[in-house]
Formats: sequence, structure tokens, C-alpha cells
Amino acid sequence: MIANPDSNTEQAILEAAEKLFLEKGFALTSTTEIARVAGCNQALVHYYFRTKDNLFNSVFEKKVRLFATGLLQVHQPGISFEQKLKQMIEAHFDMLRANPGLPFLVFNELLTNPERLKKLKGNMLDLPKLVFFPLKAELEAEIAKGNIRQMTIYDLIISVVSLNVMLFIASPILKILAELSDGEILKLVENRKQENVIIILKSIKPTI
Amino acid sequence: MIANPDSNTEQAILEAAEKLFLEKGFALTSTTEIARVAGCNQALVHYYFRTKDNLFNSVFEKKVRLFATGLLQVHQPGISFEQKLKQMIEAHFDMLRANPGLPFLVFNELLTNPERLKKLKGNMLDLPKLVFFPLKAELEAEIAKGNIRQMTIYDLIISVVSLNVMLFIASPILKILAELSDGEILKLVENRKQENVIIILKSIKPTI
DNA sequence: TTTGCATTTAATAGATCTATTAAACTAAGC
DNA sequence: GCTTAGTTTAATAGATCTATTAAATGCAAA
Repeated sequence: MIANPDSNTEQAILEAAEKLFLEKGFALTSTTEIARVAGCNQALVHYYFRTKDNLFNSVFEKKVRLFATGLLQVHQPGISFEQKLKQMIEAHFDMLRANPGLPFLVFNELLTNPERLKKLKGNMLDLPKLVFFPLKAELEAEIAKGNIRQMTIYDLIISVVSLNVMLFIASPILKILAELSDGEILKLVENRKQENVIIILKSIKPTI
Repeated sequence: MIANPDSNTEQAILEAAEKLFLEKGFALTSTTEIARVAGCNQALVHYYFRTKDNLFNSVFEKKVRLFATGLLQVHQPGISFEQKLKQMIEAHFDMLRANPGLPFLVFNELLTNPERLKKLKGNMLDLPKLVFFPLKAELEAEIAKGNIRQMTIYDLIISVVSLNVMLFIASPILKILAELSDGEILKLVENRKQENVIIILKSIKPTI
């Protein structure tokens, strides 16, 4: 029998692992539980991926890239820098809304597992340039024209990412503590999308 | 022999636990390792705190309160709302800088352990009011006077906390990925303190 | 039908972790 | 000096987790 390149079982294991790793992180997820969710024997997890670490890396790097490239989008030509920035913030926000568990997974694993972070550095050397370069020149041109106050591209990215990401890290906690319904959380999140755009656009203005 | 109310050993265990929990979270810290750092036998950890969970709660609630009350500061009377806001942002920022591992611990444990979050809700009912109430009335007065655009106190708090907290969650990662020296990180952090103040103060202004 | 190979299962080795227990140690008070 | 109570230690029970192994199963081709 020829091996199915995308075996049903292998795919089920990957999906179960992704779900559980996103929910609880690496340390709190056991291969036994992955197998249970995937509907197979625990040894099968090791048959396909040999180690839990391999399995984790299979889902992790894809997720990190998703996380980082959320900022990088193709824009309509001819629109203003501010409009472009607004589109980027919204695209990043929408990516996070579609993957709300992503920031937690990425931060949790990179902070608790230093080797993972060092390994990542090698694989992701292209990303900063992909994300920063298209924006950097434009930002500096706008500053030179006096349309935007003095600031670096790093400051801008950090601010956007902070505002967008923290919302999705904190909202499960906010939901419980403030006793919000699902509907109320949805409304709050949608409102923060506009709020984050407003904050960034106002904050880059010159004068004072 | 009379029990020392603040036994040397008990205190050493608490401090070791605090250090390790802050570094690696609950799941990745073992009582054996806590004992090693505290310089005592592993069974002593259980002698003093019975369970690992008890020990964790002993350090955790104190830390959550520290995290939440960072925003709550006594201000000089008679200064403007904007100056007061600036002081709050800076005080919150300074608290985080003095406890950089705090946000990770709080988010990590509250997100991976739902029972911890529910339990916390009971113990922290006073906090939202302590933090929000002093500001809420003033904010609404400023909005009525037309000094500040229409926004809620929750939006303001979320923005401040997002900008301040995310910096300290992300900076260990940023340090590795961008290959920054300790000095460069210090400089970046200090710069972000002013940047966050500027962002918030600009973002609350009326007029588009 | 039989052979061969990928897949799946049950069983388990080996490591580690929490928590308990029983015994040893230490020093104050009678 | 002996008793007593708090403190500390070594040993280990019991649970859980990763990873391996050997055997069983299913299916396609010969």
C-alpha cells in the first residue's frame, strides 16, 4: 500500500495538536490528549512525528509566520500613506481576530523556551525586512514633508502590534472579569479595531 | 522551639518560587527545582505549603494586585487631566519596568488555568472600581467641556495597558531577534515610555 | 492466495513530578 | 538531662508523560 501523502490520520493529528497547543501551550498538552482529540492511538502520534517537539514545530513555525506577516499586505496603489496605514492596521487586526489564540501561543513558547527563540531567529531572518522595508521609506518621506512627526518605523510597528495583539491576549480575561456576553465581547472587539486606527493616525500627527 | 513566624526557610521557598514562577510559569516549575533554588529539601516545600498550588497562589494573588494597581496612584491635586494621565502612564510603566516578568506570569496562568481566573474574580471585585472610578468622572467632564474626544474610560485604560504591557512581554523576544545589547534595550524601553505618553495624549485630542 | 508494506494497537520501559510518611535532628523549657 | 515540638531529611508511593517495541491489522500488487 502506498503511503497517502496527506494521510487522514496524520492530518487529524496535526489539527488536534494545533487546536490543543493554541489552547494550552506546549507544556500542558500531552500526546495522549492529542491522540484522544485526533481519535487515534497515542503511539500513532509518535509514529508520524516521532517526538512531541517535532509535532509542535510543525505547527509552530507556520503560525509564527502567520503572526508576523499579518502586517505585510499588498495595498492599492495611489492611496495616501495614512490610508495605507489604516489598511495595514485593519488587516493585522482581522488576521488576529481569525486566529485569536495565536499571540498567546507565540509569546508563551518563545518566552518559556529560549532554544525555540534562537532557532526561530535563523528561520525568520527575511521577515523583518519584508515587513519593515516597504514602510520605512514612505514613513521617512512623510516625515521629511512635515506630514508626520519625527518617529522611527520600529516605534510605529511596536505601537500597532501592541494595540492589536494585547486586545486578543486580554479579551478572554476581560470577558470573565467584566462578565461580558459573547455579543458584548464581539462588539467591544469590533469597536477596538476602529479605536486602534484612530489612536495610531492621531498619534503620528505633528504639532505639539 | 517556637515557630519563627517568618521562618528563614519558608521565606526562602517563597522567594525561590516567585523567581521561578516568574521565569517559567507554573507548569514548567517543579517543587524539586524550587527546593534547589531555596537551598532546602524538596519535602520542605510541601511541609510549609502542602501543595504546589497553594504555594503558587501565595505569590500569585499578590502579583496580580500589583499588576492591576499599577494604574492607581495618588496624584498631586490641582494638575490638569492630561498631566494626571501622563503621571499615571509613567507610574504604570515604571511598575512594569520594576517587575518585567509580571505580565507574562499573569496572562500565562490566567489563560491556561480557567479555574484560577474564576477564583480571581471573587478576590478582585474591588479593583475595577478602585482603578476606574477616580478617572471616569474626570474623563467625562473633560469630554463634556470638549477638551477630549468622545471615548469611554475602558477604551482609555485598554490603550494605556496595551502599550505599556506589550513592550515588556515582547522585549525579551525583540532583544534576541533584533540582536540588541542590554544597553540598546534599556534605551529602547526608556524611549517607549515617552512614546506611549505621546501616543495617548495625542490620541485623546478632539478634531478628527 | 500469498507476499509485502504502511498503518494501528497494546504493552511497557524509563523518566519525572507531586505528595506523603516515618525517622532524624535541633533547641527551648521543665 | 529529659521531654516536647518544630524543622529537616531520605525514601518512596502513585500518577503521568514521552517514546519505543513487538505484534496485529488491512490492503494492494504479484
